[in-house]
Amino acid sequence: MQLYDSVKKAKVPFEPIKEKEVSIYVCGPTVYDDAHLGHARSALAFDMLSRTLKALGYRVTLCKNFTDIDDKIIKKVEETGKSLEEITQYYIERYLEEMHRLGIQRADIEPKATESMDAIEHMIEKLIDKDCAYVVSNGDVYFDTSKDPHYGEISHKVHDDEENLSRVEHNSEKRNPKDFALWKACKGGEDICFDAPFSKGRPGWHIECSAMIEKHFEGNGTYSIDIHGGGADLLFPHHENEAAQSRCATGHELAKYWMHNGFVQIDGEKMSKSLGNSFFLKDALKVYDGEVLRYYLNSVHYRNDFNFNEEDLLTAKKRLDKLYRLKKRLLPGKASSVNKDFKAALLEAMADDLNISVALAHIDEMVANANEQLDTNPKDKALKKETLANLEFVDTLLGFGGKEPYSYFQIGVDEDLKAQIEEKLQKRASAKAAKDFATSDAIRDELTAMGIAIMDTPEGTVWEKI
RNA sequence: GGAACCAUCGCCAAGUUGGUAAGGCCGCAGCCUGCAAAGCUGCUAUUCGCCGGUUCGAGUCCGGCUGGUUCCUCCA
Repeated sequence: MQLYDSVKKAKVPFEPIKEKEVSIYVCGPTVYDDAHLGHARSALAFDMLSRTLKALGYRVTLCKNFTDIDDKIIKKVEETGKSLEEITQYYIERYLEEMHRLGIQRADIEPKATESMDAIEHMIEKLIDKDCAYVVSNGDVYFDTSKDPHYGEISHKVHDDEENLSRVEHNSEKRNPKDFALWKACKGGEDICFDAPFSKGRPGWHIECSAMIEKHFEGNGTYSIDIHGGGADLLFPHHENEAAQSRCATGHELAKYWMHNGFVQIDGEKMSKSLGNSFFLKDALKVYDGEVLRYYLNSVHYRNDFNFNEEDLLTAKKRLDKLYRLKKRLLPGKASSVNKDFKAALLEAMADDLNISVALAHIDEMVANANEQLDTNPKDKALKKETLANLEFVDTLLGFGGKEPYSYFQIGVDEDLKAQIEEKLQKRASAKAAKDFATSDAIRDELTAMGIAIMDTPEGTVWEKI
C-alpha cells in the first residue's frame, strides 16, 4: 500500500505502527447545518481508504468525530431558541442518514466533543503544567506556539510576517501572535459553559481532536495513530495546531501519515456559504440516487479538486448503468468466487494511493468482456457465477453495484406508474405479435415521453427509468 | 503581499522510480434488431498550457512564463 502523505508531500509506502492494524482519525463535521457535497467527498475518500485497507487484510479502526460545541452552534442556539442538544442531535442524525445513502460505512468510533470534556480538560491541564499553555486574565487558555520547535512542520508555514497576523489578532494577552485558544472562557450568561479547573468555558476547536485521539487510541509511544485525515483546508491551522498540542502534551507525534482530500467546486470555485454556491447533500439526494452520487463523486482522485457538474454526473450514471445491465444478464444465479486477476488488479489500483480511475477502468473492461462472452454464449453458467462474484467484490471494495438491478433501474418509479408501463408493454407485445409495428412504435414513443426506455431482449421487453 | 497545488483528445479523467499517451462520455463505421434500444467490434491525441534546459530518450526531471484553484481567518 502506498499513500500520499500531505506533510511529506510524497507518495510513501504505508507501514502501520502495529502489524496488520490501522488506526485512522478523520475530522468530521461541525454539526450546525446540513452536510454539503464537500462533507460527502471527505467522507467518501476515507470510506474508500478504510474499505481498501480492510480488503488488503488490515484490521481498521476508523474514528470520526462530531464537533458539537462551537461558536456557530451557539449562534444557532441563540437564533432558534432550541437547545444545543436538539440542534446537534438533529444534524448528526441527518449527517449519518445522508452518508448512509452514499454507501458510507459507519466509523467504529464517533466521539462528540461534549462527551469528551474529561479528556479535553485533562490535556489542557497537562499543557499548562508543562508551561506549553497559559491562562490569561479573562480565563481563556492559549497554547504557546513558541514552546514547540516543530511548529509549522505540518503545513510548511515558515515565519509569518507579523503584519498579517497583527491584522487578525487584536489586543489580547497572547505571548505570540500565532498562539491559539485551547479554551474559551464564557463571556455572557447565554453561553453554554463547562466547568474546568482553569475557568468556566468551552474548548477551542483544535484541542478536541487531539484529546479524542488520545482518549480512544493508545498508539505505540512514537505515534498516537497511523493516519490522520480531513479536508485540504484543515491542514492549516487545524492540523498544525493539533500536532503541536499533542506533541507537547504526549511527547510524541500525533500521526504517522497525514491525508487530505481535495475540494468540491462549483463552476471552478470552492463551495462555501459566503460565496453562496454551496450545494447541500440533501438537495442532491432529492434529484439523484445516492449510489449514482457516490460513483460520480468517486470518479476523480480524492486529492484533486472536484468540479461538480450535472452533465458529468449523468455521464457517470451511464457508466454505472452498464454495470447494472450486465448484472441483469447474470440473474437469477449464485456467485462463485471472484476472478483472481480481476481482484488483484482492483486491489493493486486502490493500493496505489486509492487510484480509483484505474480501478474503474478495470471494471469497465471486466464488464465489456463479460458482455462479449455472454453474447456468444448466453448460457455460460460458470462465467455468470464468476462475474456475479466479481460484482460482489466491487461492491465490497468500492461500495457500488450491490443493488438488485431491476430496482436500480426503477428508482423513482411508483407502483402506479409501474402498472401503466406494464400495461403499455402488454399492448405493444400484442401489436408486435400481429406485426403492427406502427402501433408498437407509437407505444414506444409514449413510453419514451414518460421517461422510460425499453429494450427488447430474447427474454422479453425490459424497461428502465432514464 | 507570502506559500502550495494544478494545466493531458470536443467533455470527464489515469499516467511513483524518465522509455515512447488507460478508461468513460460524445462522434463515425459495422454486427445484432421489423425498426430501435441495449450489447459487442473497429476507428477517433506523433501528442500532453507556452518557452528554454538536462538526457540516447521527458507528459513525467530543472528553470522561466502564462492561466486556474487553494491556503495564510471559521471551513470537508
